[in-house]
Amino acid sequence: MTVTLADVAARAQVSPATVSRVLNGNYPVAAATRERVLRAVDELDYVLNGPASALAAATSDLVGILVNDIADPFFGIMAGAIQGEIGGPGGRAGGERLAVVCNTGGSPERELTYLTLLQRQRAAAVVLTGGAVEDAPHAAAVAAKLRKLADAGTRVVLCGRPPAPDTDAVALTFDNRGGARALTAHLLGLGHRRLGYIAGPVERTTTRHRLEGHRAALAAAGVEEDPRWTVYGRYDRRSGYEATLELLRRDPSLTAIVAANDSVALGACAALRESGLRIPEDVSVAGFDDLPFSIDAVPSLTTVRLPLAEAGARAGRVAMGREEPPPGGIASVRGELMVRGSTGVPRVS
Amino acid sequence: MTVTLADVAARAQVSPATVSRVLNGNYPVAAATRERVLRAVDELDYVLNGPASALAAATSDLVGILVNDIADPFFGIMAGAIQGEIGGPGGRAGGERLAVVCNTGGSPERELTYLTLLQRQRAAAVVLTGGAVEDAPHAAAVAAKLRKLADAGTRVVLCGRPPAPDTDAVALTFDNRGGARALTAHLLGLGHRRLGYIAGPVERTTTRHRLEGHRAALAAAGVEEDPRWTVYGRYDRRSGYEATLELLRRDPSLTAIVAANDSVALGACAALRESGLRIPEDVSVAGFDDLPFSIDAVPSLTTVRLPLAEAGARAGRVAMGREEPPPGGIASVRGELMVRGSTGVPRVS
DNA sequence: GCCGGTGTAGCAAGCGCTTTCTACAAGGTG
DNA sequence: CACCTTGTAGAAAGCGCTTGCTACACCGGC
Repeated sequence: MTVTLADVAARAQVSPATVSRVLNGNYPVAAATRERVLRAVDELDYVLNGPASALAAATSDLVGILVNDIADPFFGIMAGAIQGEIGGPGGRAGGERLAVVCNTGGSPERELTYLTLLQRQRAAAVVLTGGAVEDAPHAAAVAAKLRKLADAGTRVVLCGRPPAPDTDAVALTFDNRGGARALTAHLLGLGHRRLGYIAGPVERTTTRHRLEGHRAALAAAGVEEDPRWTVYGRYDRRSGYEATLELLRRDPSLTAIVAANDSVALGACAALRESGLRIPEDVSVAGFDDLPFSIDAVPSLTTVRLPLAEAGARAGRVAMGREEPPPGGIASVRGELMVRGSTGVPRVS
Repeated sequence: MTVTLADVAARAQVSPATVSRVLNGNYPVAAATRERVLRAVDELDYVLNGPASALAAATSDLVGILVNDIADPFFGIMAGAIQGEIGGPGGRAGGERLAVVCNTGGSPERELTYLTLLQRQRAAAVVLTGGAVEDAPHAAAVAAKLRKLADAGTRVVLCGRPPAPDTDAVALTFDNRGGARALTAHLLGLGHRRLGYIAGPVERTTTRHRLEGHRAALAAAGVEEDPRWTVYGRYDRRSGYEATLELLRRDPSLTAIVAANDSVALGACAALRESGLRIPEDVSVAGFDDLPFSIDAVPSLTTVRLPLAEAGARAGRVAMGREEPPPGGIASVRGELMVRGSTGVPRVS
């Protein structure tokens, strides 16, 4: 029924071994023979059996990419960039690799299960993107898995994620703290003193780091923070909308709202607008990430640009062993403050 | 080094066959034996060798999802929904499957290559999302591949994509034509007579269908179209921005702009605003898809809501054989007109 | 003209799992 | 009490490929 290596070998009048070697190109084969084999492959429309090949060679050409939310461009952009570098179709690399984008939905169990699935497939590499969950047992479980993967020869890279202790995984970490600090410093520089903060899910590292940066900026400016000014939520617009209404209820005198990311900021804008407040005259709004739509917000969003595509590409190259990992296996990738229309001097109260 | 089935068998004092049967659960095994095997698996921290298993069983648990642009939420939302249904971790289905999201970037060659790669992996199912490329030879090549995949036992489902002729692939098609027609009819109903249209890439089916719907509405209303009113571009905001400037240059008297999708519409809004035109007082703008950010545009975007998540979920279920394919293998999924703030009556000229 | 490279190709032993077929006990039946 | 189900487990034959080792020409050099 299906064409196998042996069929091709028979047709080309060579041994299966020779066909395999022609296909893999890692062994000298006379030009004439290769020619003949290639023709046979073509004529029979032969397609290599991936599992068989992976079994025999003890490696596969699968590369796993774990994302928290595939519907979020934040991850989509990184995943696309990674995929572009791992030599999938169109990539420069010779061997064609299949990128496997796995959507964990932010769930620790699914993250672990996907890691196991990838281990089972003997993935060539795994890239984990986005913030990690801070639960200690889970972190330990992930670290253990990563170690096992590494032992089995799978290259592990973290992209936009803090380093995993006790692991030799390469980490390209976003400087969320620094970015957040610069952002809030900008707001403080404009004269704001009462700033609401809409955080992401409590247990996410990203959430904590950004919040810490925010608070560091406040502390540096000697601004005391009211605990009512912080609300936790999810990384989506709905959350931003609801949190903003909550903040407004808690303290209507806020002059600025800093959001965990751009989507949240968009939701915040909607809530403010519906509450009859102008941006930035009445309330300034700031986001984080600088996703493509942020510049189209009205007014356009002040935010911190994260080089998602660049970081993803780099992670992809490191995962493929085409680029040296950073010294110490850890690199911090900085964001850039983008001052736009959504922030301004506070209203005089 | 690595733990194999045989190791587990030895430890549990049973034959490898029994271990395999316990793990696959498709053969009666005495409770006590199963218990013992499971314990051994746990103690040895055994992980099945995917390729070996796939080779022996002649099937794999990989499911491919082809998308045109993984960074675009349009595809992200569908991919997420599909993945949620194919029984990956967290899904209800028993057997855990690995979703493989492949980013074709809209390139026909990569589409074909990915299809081959999936064929090579003996994927359990393949879901192709988004508009197809209309180039005849390419369409034929894809159809041939899909046939071959189906022959090899891979279930093929098209989601948001027109049916593939000479193929028994199940197709859940979006009614782009109908949606576009309703949208333009809405604009005509408001009194617009000079409507610019920003189309997507020429060769995409989605582009053609939406444009046809638009023109059908114009024709039905007896409005004659000026060829200068249509500009082709890509499905991103930049394209919308540039195309709008072009349209404005060609005919400043346009009172409405219909965009190929929401991202394009956002770009159009930016261009209009920069040109000093108010939305919708001076120019109405309409999008397509109703992505999450569309409601946050200012003014919020009139658009056609496509049930991306629902369609994706259904496609996922069909791909897993958990839902009957629609009669004839083809279903048309309708969009819903969402009238919002970006469209209004035209200015009196 | 014999010998040791050098360049190619084949042989055959797995890789780790699934599954058919067979084997054996235990229990029910005439 | 012999015989046949029924339930459960093992033996072994692959699945299709890779690769270490071996084999054979053919070449040039002494």
